[in-house]
Amino acid sequence: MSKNTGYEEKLKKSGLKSTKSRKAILDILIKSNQPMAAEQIFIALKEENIDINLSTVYRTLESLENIDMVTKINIMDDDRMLFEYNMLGHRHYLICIGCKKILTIQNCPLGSYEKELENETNFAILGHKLYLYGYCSECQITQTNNK
Amino acid sequence: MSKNTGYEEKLKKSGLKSTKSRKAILDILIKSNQPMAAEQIFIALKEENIDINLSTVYRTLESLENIDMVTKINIMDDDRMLFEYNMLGHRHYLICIGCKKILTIQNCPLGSYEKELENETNFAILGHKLYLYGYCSECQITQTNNK
DNA sequence: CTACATGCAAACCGTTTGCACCCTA
DNA sequence: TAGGGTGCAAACGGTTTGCATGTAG
Repeated sequence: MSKNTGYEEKLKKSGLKSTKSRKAILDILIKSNQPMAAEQIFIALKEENIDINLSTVYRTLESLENIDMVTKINIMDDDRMLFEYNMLGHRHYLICIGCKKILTIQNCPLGSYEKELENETNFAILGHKLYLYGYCSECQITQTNNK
Repeated sequence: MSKNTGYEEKLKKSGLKSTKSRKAILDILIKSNQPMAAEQIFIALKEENIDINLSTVYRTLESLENIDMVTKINIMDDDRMLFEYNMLGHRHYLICIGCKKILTIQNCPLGSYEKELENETNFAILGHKLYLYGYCSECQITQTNNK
């Protein structure tokens, strides 16, 4: 008897059945408030004693991506995809190179720039991704100590 | 007797031997002026009748990445890494969703924004990645025709 | 009751690695 | 000629898929 957070509706509206797996995975993603790898989600589920097969996690994430409830990204330029709950559609990331923490940034500095670029290039620009990299305050300290 | 484009020097300076493979791969990357997947490079080499093993391509790209002559990125959020010749250090991309063409953008609209964000977040920001997505002029036409 | 969802195991595919041979410096 | 570079084939790891079974609507 989990509290209805509203996404069951959205699932149904999109023609997806509202199953235990889907609700559990959405819960994890929303709670974490961070992009997560499929396996991280899998582990987080296990920690709550929810047993869902890894391939089901992948399939679920794919379904949720298809109905725009989840977005798949590759932030670190490695071979692991990350998945995040698609709350607001538009967001940017500030990533700590040290501890890998990911901050979400809501305000977007690129409003007028897209227009400019459209004129220059004749592209019809639909969106963009912006990732910023650096060291968070804690990791700046650690870094200093190690040197 | 290939013309010396100057990168042989840089190889040596970095302690890497100047081999046929490394020169050929750098040539391809520079010529293409686009981020390329390892296999694309492999194919491009083959088309010039240069036979280099795929794993050598990967190893070469890794070596070149280590000395900052090449950068590895994931633009399309898929499972293929792309590699590009690291000409200027700082650049952004405008990617056509239709034909997958990638334009490189030199000027960066994020100068002051990073400072702002540093103050807000206490991060020490080292850099960022900006990818813009849309349809190029040709693909806008195609799209219209297909609808 | 039926179509969609899931578990399981095997396949897949881009990438990496161990080892023997090759070639640059 | 020594030590890094390369080819080859096998391993690796994240992700996908085929098939039989389970379950939401």
